[in-house]
Amino acid sequence: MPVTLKELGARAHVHPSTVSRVANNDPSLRIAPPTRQRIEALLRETEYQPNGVARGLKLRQTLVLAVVIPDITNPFFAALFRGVEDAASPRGYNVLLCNTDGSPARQRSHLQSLHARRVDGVIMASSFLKDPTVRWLRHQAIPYVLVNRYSDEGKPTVSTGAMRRRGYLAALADRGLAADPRLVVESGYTEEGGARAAERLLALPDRPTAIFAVTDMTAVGAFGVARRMGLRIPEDVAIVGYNDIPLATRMVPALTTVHVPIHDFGAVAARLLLEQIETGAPSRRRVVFNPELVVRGSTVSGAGNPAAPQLTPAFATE
Amino acid sequence: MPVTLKELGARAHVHPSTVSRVANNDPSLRIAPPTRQRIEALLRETEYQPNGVARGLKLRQTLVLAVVIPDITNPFFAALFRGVEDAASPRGYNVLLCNTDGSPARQRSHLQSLHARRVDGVIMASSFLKDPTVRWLRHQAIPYVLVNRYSDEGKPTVSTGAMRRRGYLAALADRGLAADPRLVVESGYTEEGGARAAERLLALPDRPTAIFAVTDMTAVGAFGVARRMGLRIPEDVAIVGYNDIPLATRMVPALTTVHVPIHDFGAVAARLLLEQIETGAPSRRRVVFNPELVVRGSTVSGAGNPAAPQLTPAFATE
DNA sequence: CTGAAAGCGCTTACAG
DNA sequence: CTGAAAGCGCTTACAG
Repeated sequence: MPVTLKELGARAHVHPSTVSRVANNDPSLRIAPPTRQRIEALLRETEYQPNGVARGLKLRQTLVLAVVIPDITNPFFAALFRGVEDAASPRGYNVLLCNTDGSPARQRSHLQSLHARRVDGVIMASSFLKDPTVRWLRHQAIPYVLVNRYSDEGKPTVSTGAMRRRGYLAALADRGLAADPRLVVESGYTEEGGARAAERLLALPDRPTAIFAVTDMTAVGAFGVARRMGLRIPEDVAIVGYNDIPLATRMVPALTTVHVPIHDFGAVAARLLLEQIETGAPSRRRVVFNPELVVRGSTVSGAGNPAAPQLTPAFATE
Repeated sequence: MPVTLKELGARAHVHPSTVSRVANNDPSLRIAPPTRQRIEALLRETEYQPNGVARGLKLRQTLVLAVVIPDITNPFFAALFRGVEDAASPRGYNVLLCNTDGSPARQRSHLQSLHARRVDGVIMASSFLKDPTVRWLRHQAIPYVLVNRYSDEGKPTVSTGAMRRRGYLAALADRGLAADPRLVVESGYTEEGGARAAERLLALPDRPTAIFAVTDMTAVGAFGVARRMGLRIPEDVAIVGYNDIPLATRMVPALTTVHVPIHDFGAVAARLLLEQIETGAPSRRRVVFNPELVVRGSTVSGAGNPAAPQLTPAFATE
């Protein structure tokens, strides 16, 4: 049983509130120096730590943040989480991790539970288009930040997959190439999804010679299929991913991909969230990082293994 | 501001405690059916959720667990965490994640903070030999479970690295081979550490033809060094890892390694912890999984890519 | 100035 | 039987 203020007050022959004031260094407290010293010694001796639950109830502040993601087993989200923790932990926050596996039901139930616990804020990297839970967060006035995608109600909604598809189509148009709808296949964001999609693409009568996968994990799935079919990468089929997860440079050949500073995604998200929490005002602030293409062996035979570029964030306020 | 019992009591013209009893389905509560219905309707209508912080203070139970690991970015710990969450979440617990990067200072400060928050229990996968924080956990009577290593005070202490070294030496002895101390190099458990250790080993005048790395991540580091030196795997140097992380099968050649059911490590640890929490008694229970060697291309040229075996746990009580 | 009281939101033993 | 009270451990506005 950890020691309480009441107990400490009794031992020091002062009122518990006085102990609290000494522990919290209340500047308005005037107290005889010997008494203060006696209390301080007691605090040190007992290694007094205020009960965070009681403190949370009184102060309406738990110093707990939550990160909601599809799956921590995906290296992208692991790096993202580290970014969040590295930014939040020095400021006294602990971070809850919730995996949804992309299930709206699990996401919903996690969010309910986080709300019941009165977490100070939520970072969501699992929101989908027109996500009702995002509306719910706003309605409950729970501070939140969306990472790596966004969800908007009024305007036409956009998210990562849709934007990357648009980029692909724009690039084709730039070169004056026609878009062939059979060449665009839904994959989801997992290795398995990437494998299924690649199977369909590589079975087409007029086999494509290059695949742009929506994420690196999707590209990993495509890699496996190409290899099992005996296709050489990049000679028979070139593959490009997105995110530049650590695995990208360890593949053989190394994966050409679009570098994004994943750790910074998390750290910046945490900072935006803490800003909201501290000011008490929700922000419509948006941070966009300029992505950068990193060319490696999966598209150019004999290409080296270039390291990731350093990117600087571009802040935007809606 | 979420609705409170006091407010609900006022609206239903009953005492707040009566609302609490209805919400918690208190069997000892006798109440006029129409009143009960009125209260139940109100509960549904307002989507009442008891304030978890207040509940935690009263009940001395936060329904929060913590997982303390070196680094979630290491796939081993990501899989372990999923095991914990998958076992704990259906029972109403949320899980805090703390990364220590192997720093005793960070571990200590995380643990202090977890204690202040009154988490119900801690799962530690970052403890080292004779770890003072383990003694501290016991002293504070905080329920805990150590994963993938253990730390013991009375008896000679043992942990993963030391045990694997012993296994290596025992295997040499079995074959009547002499142990050469220059062939045993400290690497730590990271890719970088593995790379440094492999550099030393592969620079020896009488270059070893096989490396047993203490973990898969260490093996990944050795892989990179061997490749940069132009050595063929397994022809010039064979490499074996430990853990069978997902990355193992994606390497080229695939990594020969020792399979352990990482997800189950986490799930079983969570169950042991919940058992302690519910019974209120610390347990000295120990669960050992039998590891199994999975031979892949990094040791046998042309070996297939065999899947992981199914393992069953062996329970042991000290 | 400083000690005692109120109150955060809950649960449950207890008096009427 | 059921309503009102106590108390979990804290912080801070307020009376003396």
